[in-house]
Amino acid sequence: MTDGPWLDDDEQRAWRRTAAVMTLLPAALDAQLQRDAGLTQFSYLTLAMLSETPGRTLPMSALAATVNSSLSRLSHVVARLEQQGWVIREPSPESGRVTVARLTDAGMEKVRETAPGHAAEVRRLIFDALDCDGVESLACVTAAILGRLDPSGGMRANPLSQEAPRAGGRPATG
Amino acid sequence: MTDGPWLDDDEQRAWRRTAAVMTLLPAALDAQLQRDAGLTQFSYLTLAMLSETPGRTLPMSALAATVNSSLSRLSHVVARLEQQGWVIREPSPESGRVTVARLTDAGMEKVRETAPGHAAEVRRLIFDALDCDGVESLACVTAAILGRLDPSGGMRANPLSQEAPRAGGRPATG
DNA sequence: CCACATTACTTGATGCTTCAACTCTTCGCA
DNA sequence: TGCGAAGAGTTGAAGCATCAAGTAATGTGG
Repeated sequence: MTDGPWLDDDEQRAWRRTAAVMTLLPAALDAQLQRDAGLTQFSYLTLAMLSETPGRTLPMSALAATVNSSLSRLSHVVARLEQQGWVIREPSPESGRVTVARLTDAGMEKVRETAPGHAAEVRRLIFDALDCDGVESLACVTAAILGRLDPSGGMRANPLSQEAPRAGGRPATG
Repeated sequence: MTDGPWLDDDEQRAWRRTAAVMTLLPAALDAQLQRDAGLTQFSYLTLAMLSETPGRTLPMSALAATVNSSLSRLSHVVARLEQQGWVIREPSPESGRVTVARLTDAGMEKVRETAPGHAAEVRRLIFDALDCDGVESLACVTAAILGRLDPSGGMRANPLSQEAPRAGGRPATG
């Protein structure tokens, strides 16, 4: 059943649906964020991850790992966010080759404005379509695939093991 | 439990993993196709869908629906595929405003060359990480989400209902 | 203590995607 | 029949992602 390169019928069906979701879901979420906040999913995630970090500050490479991106991509995006006044970059006092990105007050405000609408859309498109078992299945399936995509776990916003409870305050749902 | 815009902890965890998969999985599949065949996932899918159509021919708008894309995106991509000699466009004899895309023999050969490696990568990254229940969960979860993303079902490579058995020959795993 | 590799990050070019605007054809209907 | 609306597709510009190459700082072996 799992011995060749080919997929059996069940797998084929599951894969095509997965491919369709991979196409349509990011597009739908981007559309909501673009319309309501003028942000891409990626730039929102970048702001959201900073907003949840104590001190609202992270080195570029740590931030890149958190949002699953290359440093190059992040650098371009942070440059745009910086122009909007939502983030500033400054050299780290601790190491001369590190640049830290800091979320400004305006950036924090932007996240606060944007988070509820985005969370509602995630809920509408994903969780409202699933019952409780579905949530577990989704977590389980994605965890398994994530293990294949990034075995080292270095580049991954969230570990596969249980997470520590988040510190007080609502997370930004990035 | 599902009464506000916010996500509870289980949902938050499930969503962040989903987001990570949505980021990393297309990138991984694109990387394999780019390396081994010089194709994007989308251009491969376009060729693959044509290869499974009787006559290897589809109107642009039907093809767009099949690969879940806008007509504009498809038009640009088919223009590139046409330059490579894998597809040709011709006016439909049936209606003056329809253009049909036809997979050439070279295009068919390209699909045949490319399909096994791509299928193997899909298997490696997804199905080898899942047991049989996982395949069902994946199909079920993605079907539910797909229902939200595209309730009309117009733009969707595969219906949510059972599929008819495919005609003879291996599908191209697009 | 000096060369060399490595780490951290930026930049510019290239290519793909999206968006808006456009053409051309067909349909509806008076 | 003829005019407006809707459908099918293309095109060009703008934005975002990726890739390769670059700079600058910091470790590391001799």
